[in-house]
Amino acid sequence: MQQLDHTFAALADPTRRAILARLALGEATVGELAEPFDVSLPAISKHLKVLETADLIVREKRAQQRVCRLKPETLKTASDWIEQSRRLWKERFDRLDAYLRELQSKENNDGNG
Amino acid sequence: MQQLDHTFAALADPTRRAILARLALGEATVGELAEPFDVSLPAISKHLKVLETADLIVREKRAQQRVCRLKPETLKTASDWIEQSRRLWKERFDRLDAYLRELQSKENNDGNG
DNA sequence: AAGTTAAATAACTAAAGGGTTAAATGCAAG
DNA sequence: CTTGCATTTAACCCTTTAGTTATTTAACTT
Repeated sequence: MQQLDHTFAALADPTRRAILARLALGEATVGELAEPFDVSLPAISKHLKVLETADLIVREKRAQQRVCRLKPETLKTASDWIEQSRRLWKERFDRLDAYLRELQSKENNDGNG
Repeated sequence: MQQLDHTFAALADPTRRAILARLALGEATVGELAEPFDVSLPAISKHLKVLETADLIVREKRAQQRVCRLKPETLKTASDWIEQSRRLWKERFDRLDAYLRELQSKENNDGNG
C-alpha cells in the first residue's frame, strides 16, 4: 500500500512527529507549530506539506493564517498495519508454544524418567 | 526518540514491510526472503541491515545461512507512539464535544425557543 | 492604495536512500 | 585444500530529502 509508504516516511522525522504530537493536543497555525523549532519557516512549511501529502493533517485557511489539524484516521491505518504483523507473530508463537508443550508431555509419558 | 526514526524509516519501504510480513509467519533465511522479489540479493541484504539496525529483526548464523526473525517488541514501541497521539486527540475531541453539548443545553434553557 | 503579516514557492546545496555489478568473506563438503 | 554455496561489502549511479536564503502570494490594516 503506497499510502503506508507516505505515512511511515512522514513519521520517520522527529520534527514531524513533534508537530503531530503538538497537533494531538489541538489545532494550531503554521507559526505556532514552527515556534519551538530551531529551523526556518520554509522548512516547517515543507514538513507540513509532507504531513498533508501523507494525509496525516489537513490545512485550512483562516484569514491570513493556515490552521492545521490532525487526521487520526490515517494514524489508525498505520497502527493497524503494525498490529496485524504483531498479531500474526503472536499466533505463530502461541502455536509453537503449544506444540512444544505437547512434545514435552509425550516425553514424560514415554518412560523417559 | 531516535529509535523511532529508524523504526518508521524502516517501515516506510514496501519491500521491507513485505519482508516483515513474511517474518511474522515465521523465521526465514536471506535467500528465502529474497525469493519473491525482483531485485538483486545485495539489495535485499541492505534492506535486512536497515531492519536490523532499526531493531525490527535479528539475524542468526546457522551453517552458511543467516536466519532472520522478527522482533515484535520494536513494532510495539512504534505502535504505542501512534496510539498515544490518537488517544490524546480523542480525549481532546471528547472534551470539545462535551463542551459543545453543554453550550447547547444552556441555550435551550435560556428561553431561546 | 500602501504597508504589514502569515505562509508558500523557487532555486540551490549537501546528505541519504535504493538500486546496480563485481569482488570478498565464511563455512561445508568432496 | 579446493570447490561451491549463501551472504556481505565495495564502489558506483541516480533520485529524493531536508535544509538554506530570497522572492512571491494572499489577506488583513491603516
